[in-house]
Amino acid sequence: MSDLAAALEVVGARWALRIVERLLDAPQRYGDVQRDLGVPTNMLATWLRELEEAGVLVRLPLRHNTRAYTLTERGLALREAIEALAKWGAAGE
Amino acid sequence: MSDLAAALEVVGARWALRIVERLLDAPQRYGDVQRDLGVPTNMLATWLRELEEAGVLVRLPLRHNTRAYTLTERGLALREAIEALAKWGAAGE
DNA sequence: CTGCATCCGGAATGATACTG
DNA sequence: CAGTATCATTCCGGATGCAG
Repeated sequence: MSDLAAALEVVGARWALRIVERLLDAPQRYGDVQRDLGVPTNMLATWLRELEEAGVLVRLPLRHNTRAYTLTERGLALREAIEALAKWGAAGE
Repeated sequence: MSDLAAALEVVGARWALRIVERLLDAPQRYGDVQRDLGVPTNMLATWLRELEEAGVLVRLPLRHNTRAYTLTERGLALREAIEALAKWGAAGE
């Protein structure tokens, strides 16, 4: 399998890159991501789990039954790809 | 909509980026892409059309009822994003 | 023989109600 | 707040057919 295909296996689904982008600058809670992104709650739960298993992010417990989703080094390494894609999208207007 | 979401609207489907990657270095014919990529024939037809409408590639008629699919400037501008993603995928082994 | 279109089952995604 | 359960919808992929 090509390197590109390997990457898309992990972050190629509809919401994966958008979730990661949302976490690039700071950890976020579940509800923050859901509201800001407009992602269906079951899809968010599904992909947060997938991305955690892929080592892209980790779930840090806060107080009061809340968690902070934080990118790992591997997740932060997606910044270049995300910014390149966003730049391409911006040029398409 | 964010720039990233705009980009993913065009190249976020399962095969879009792989097709573009295959065309980065040289134009390819339909059958070449299909065999090398292992993409189902109906999906290839669908996404070649979508990508053509999005201005990412053009279809140049060759002789003998074949066509050469060639990236436009806009399509070639995806190289940075594709290489960044491939690099990330390669680092994940 | 290459480049598709169509049909159809299964997988992915989405809306929404409900729970710890 | 942070999810799960359920069901509808939409997308994807393999088989097949057919035209240039």
